[in-house]
Amino acid sequence: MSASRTARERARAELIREIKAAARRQLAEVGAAGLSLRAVARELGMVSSAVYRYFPSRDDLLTALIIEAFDDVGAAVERADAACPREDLIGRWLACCRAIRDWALAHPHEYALIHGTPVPGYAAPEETVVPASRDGRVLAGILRDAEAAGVLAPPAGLPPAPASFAEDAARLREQVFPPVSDDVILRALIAWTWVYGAVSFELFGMYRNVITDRAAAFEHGALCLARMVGLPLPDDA
Amino acid sequence: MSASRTARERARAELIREIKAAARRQLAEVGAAGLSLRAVARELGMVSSAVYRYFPSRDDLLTALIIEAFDDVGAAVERADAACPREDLIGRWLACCRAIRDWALAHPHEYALIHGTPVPGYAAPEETVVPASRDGRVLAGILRDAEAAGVLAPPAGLPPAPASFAEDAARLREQVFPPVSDDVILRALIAWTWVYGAVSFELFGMYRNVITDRAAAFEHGALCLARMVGLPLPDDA
DNA sequence: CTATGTCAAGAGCATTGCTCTCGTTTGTGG
DNA sequence: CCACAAACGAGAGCAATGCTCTTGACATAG
Repeated sequence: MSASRTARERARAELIREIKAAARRQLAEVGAAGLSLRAVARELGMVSSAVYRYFPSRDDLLTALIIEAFDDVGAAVERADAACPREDLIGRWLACCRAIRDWALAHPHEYALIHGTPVPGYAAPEETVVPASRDGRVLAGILRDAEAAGVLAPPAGLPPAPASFAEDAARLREQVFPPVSDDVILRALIAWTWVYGAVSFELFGMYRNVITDRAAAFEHGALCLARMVGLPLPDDA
Repeated sequence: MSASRTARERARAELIREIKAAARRQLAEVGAAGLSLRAVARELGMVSSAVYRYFPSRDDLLTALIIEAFDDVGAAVERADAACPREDLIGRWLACCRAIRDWALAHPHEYALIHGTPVPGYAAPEETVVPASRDGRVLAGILRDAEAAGVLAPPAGLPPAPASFAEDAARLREQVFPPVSDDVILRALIAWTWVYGAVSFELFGMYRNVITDRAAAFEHGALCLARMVGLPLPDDA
């Protein structure tokens, strides 16, 4: 019942796609703050008020783009993971991290849209929450395989996860994470946080005059954090 | 020659201060994207064109606010560090991390201004680079004291810093860091990156439905990263 | 005292997001 | 088959915005 209803519905779906495509093009050029509904309408040869039939406000258009962006980076991570041999856990981890960074460098404005300042005053709506977790699921999948292979060896010498994290850990374990300890789950979140922190720092210019070879430094950090989570390093010290 | 020149200059400096103050108030309310030069002018009882005598463009006002914000968080970190006993290295580290997070939670819009999307298309100008490093200097100071006390013990089992980082490390060692290994410097940068990544994730809503007790999780992460850098943990495992 | 440069004020331009009202087109139920 | 309602594109219009330009008042320097 969803495919090809009336001609009107098909036209509508098509137009929504075109509007989003034009908006993405413009987003890539001028950034989120400069995205103009009127300009999008102009590019499509329609009048501005017509666009409002499809997106009730500029923020709704932005939200659609946010969801697409989350989905896009999620897909990139999934592809990167799938391209690795399943048993090369650290290779998969690095590939995923690299995929995030590469995607961000290739789509800086879209990255800024999803990990920079939430636009004007608004809070990211609920519907962005699911696509936002695609990358996390992939990362958790690597941990799952590591656990299944019995090679998950989180280093000692670190403090235990706070007791207040137990409930979160239980829920996450049920949803995405393998049956590993609270410590590992929290460390995985810490590593996930770092990846995006590093990408944001690089993209927003915080590494200027600090780190030159950012790709190598990123790789190094990703490796260190993977070790902290418990993934086995390749071979060398 | 800088203090109290002509009445005109004094009036000018005073007005610049007032404009910035009004802009900060407005920034705290409506965020960077909603900051309006005209509204600032209204609040001050002047006409919009008059403000342009003091800030040639809206972005220049924003830049001034960015510098102030960097300075503000830098000062907060310095205060937090100074309030700790010098020999309590891990306590100082945690206090600094906490200061960053607390400042960000108290000034979300200003934090978003300096660590979120750089406004429209523009790249943060050079003059923001010095104030942006105040917090880093404090963190590096802790490492310096740890090194001097001979308690800096970076854990083994992690990969060495990439060779391409050597030049950066040398420069940083000269500028802010104590004479420690490239590995420690890079790990410190990784930890520094994480702190802001975690604050950004928390502030921008990425921990929704993921981490509940964010303060405790942040503390835990800061501790783990401190350990990775080489700071000695209090006592327990 | 005069001349120069600074200043606030106002009008004005182009642009934006968004609303409202028109006819027109399209799909559907009688 | 046809009439009615919903969806639609177009256009005008409103309240804002950033920014420019001109005008006239003022203070300061010579």
